[in-house]
Amino acid sequence: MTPGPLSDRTRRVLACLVKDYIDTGEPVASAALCRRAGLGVSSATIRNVLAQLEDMGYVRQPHTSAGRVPTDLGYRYYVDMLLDTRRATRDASSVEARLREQAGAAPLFDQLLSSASHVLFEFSHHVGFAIAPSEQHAIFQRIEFVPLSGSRVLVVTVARGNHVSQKVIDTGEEIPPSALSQAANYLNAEFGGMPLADVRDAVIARLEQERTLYDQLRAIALTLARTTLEGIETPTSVFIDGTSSLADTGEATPVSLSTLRTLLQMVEEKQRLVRLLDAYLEGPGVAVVIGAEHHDPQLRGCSLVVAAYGDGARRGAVGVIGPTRMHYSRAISVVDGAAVAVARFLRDEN
Amino acid sequence: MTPGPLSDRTRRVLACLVKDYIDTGEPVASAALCRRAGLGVSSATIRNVLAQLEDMGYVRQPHTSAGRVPTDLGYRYYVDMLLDTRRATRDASSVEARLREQAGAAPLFDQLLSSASHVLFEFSHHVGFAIAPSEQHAIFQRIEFVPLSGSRVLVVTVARGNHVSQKVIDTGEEIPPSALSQAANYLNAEFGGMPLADVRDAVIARLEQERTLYDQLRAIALTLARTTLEGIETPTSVFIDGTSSLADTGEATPVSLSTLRTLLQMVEEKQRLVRLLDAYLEGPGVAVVIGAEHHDPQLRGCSLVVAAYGDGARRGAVGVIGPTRMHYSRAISVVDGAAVAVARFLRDEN
DNA sequence: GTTAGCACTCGTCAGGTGAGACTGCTAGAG
DNA sequence: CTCTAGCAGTCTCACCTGACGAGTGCTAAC
Repeated sequence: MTPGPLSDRTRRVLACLVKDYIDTGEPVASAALCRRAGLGVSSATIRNVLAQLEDMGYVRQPHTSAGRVPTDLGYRYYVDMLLDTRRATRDASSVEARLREQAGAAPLFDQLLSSASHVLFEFSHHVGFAIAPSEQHAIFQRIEFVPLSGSRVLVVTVARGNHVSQKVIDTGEEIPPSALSQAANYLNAEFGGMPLADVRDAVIARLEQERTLYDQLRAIALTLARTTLEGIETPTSVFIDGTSSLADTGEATPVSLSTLRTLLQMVEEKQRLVRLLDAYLEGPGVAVVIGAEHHDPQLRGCSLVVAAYGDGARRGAVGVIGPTRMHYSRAISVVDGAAVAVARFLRDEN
Repeated sequence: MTPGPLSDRTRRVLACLVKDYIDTGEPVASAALCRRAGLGVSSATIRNVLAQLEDMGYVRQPHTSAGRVPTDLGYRYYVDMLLDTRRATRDASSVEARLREQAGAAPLFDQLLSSASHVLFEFSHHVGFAIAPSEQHAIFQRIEFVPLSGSRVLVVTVARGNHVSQKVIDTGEEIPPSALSQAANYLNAEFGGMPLADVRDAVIARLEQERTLYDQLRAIALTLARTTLEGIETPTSVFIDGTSSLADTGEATPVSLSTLRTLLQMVEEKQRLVRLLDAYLEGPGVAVVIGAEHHDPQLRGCSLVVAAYGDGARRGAVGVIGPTRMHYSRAISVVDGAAVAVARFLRDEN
């Protein structure tokens, strides 16, 4: 019962079992392992080993006379082993090349992330996703006001990394284009280079401070800025691609229908995915969350492979969602590659 | 065998059968029709009628001793009947109210369509979609250039109806902000109010005409405009929501797994949906395409309910995709309502 | 033209059976 | 003490079977 250290032979049997099961999708029999694992023992010995592994919770039997199937814990062991030995084989180049091709030379931030989710799907054949960093920490670069009809104004905000967002606001009274562009100039000069949240706070502070604004122009500029930045805690944007892979009829149903529904709902209500992932974005490198390790009971049969990109407060994430029985080694290297590529893109564009 | 005119009784039997089948999803027996249809005849008579209907291709039997199920032709008859009698009951108000709530007071065009697809999903419980008009015919309202780092420029184009699109272009050399804003002013004054495609042609014509542009500013403005408008035939934007409804496990699988996959792929490759719909957007009002009437063999079990909005060349579409066995009357009135609501929005915003 | 009655067809479901796949266990060999 | 061969036991799966019920088509009578 003790999950203590495994003997070398036991480890090899487990690894071979997981690999086999990932490839075939069928419970693995002792005889098959005997053939494949290449240690010179008979199937009877393997059976003893398997009985131990089952006691320790690494594998289980779907029914009495079936082969063994890895449990979440078994996958976990396998994945940790992979993550240890992977460093040398990090291969971001092909992922990065495809991403550049897909996103174009100078993509908007949204385009970059959307391309990333697509490339993740292409390379892994699972659902790919990309999550933007929270807008609050984005570095304010420029604001621009475009007059629309009547008293409506289109506000375009540019943050570092080609991160463009836009919004229509109603100013109540018509403001002449020249005033708008002067207001923009003022704001750009004053606040350029600050984090958006700080800009918002500074704007509010100034409006409070100078109750009666003698300068008409600054009054307009600050009021516009406040209205614009009000909605800055808006949900983080999320890009998802490859949901069709969930309905792949290739082999024994990869995910259950109810899981599929949950995932499709997640595509619609993307914040749910953000909440789910929030906990796993701490460390550096790739994190793998297997089956019931996350806490959404609806998504029991699913694993997440996720990596953060960017630094400090400007962190986002890319990753892949698939059935617990997925090609982890491939998924890990693809996700890792994508995270590196996105980070590099952002550094280049600064 | 002749699909000639149906007697009144026959029609009522057919209508009742279709309605019943849509409600229950089970083959409808003669006895059930006898009870429901309310014409004072026995089940034996109904059986005779059903045999005729089967000869004419309106219904079929899944197997010898089962009730009858409508064929595509049967649905068609039913829907045409609905479309005839519907006019009086057009009820756009609740759909429109929900759309305003969802989209906010001054939505960007994209937000409007995205909300429309969502509302369609909410009201119909099927996949909702909204297709933008081709950008080529949009009326050019304003252009704005926002300097980014280095020689990169963000171009924001606003077309009538809060239709904003943006693009990063690389100008090759750094252009001072003041020149950029003057270039924008020039273009706005010169081309405001023209269809985008015409603007593009005019810009190209001028560049050809005046080979050596003496005026530095105009040269910059026109070159930037050309680069911006180059990509104007880009794919039409499409918004889709409610794919999770496809995996609804409520009753006997609403659509087959392979159909589901095809639909999910369509969500990813949206132009496919545009091509599919292209043929059905001619007339006014709501069009219903049932099962194998469209020509995608993958989507045999699906029906489309679609309505165009907008006028002339500025036509887009909204609609719903669901299994052949869908609540047509509801779907039709919802789609109709959404089309009216979107059109009204655009007229208000002009 | 309509209806009652009846024979007939067909899908479904429960129950039973045999083959096949693996295992766990035990006894014996190294 | 570790490993192995052999065998009995267990479970799934595919297949068949027969009873049942639903619903029809047909026919003869109204």
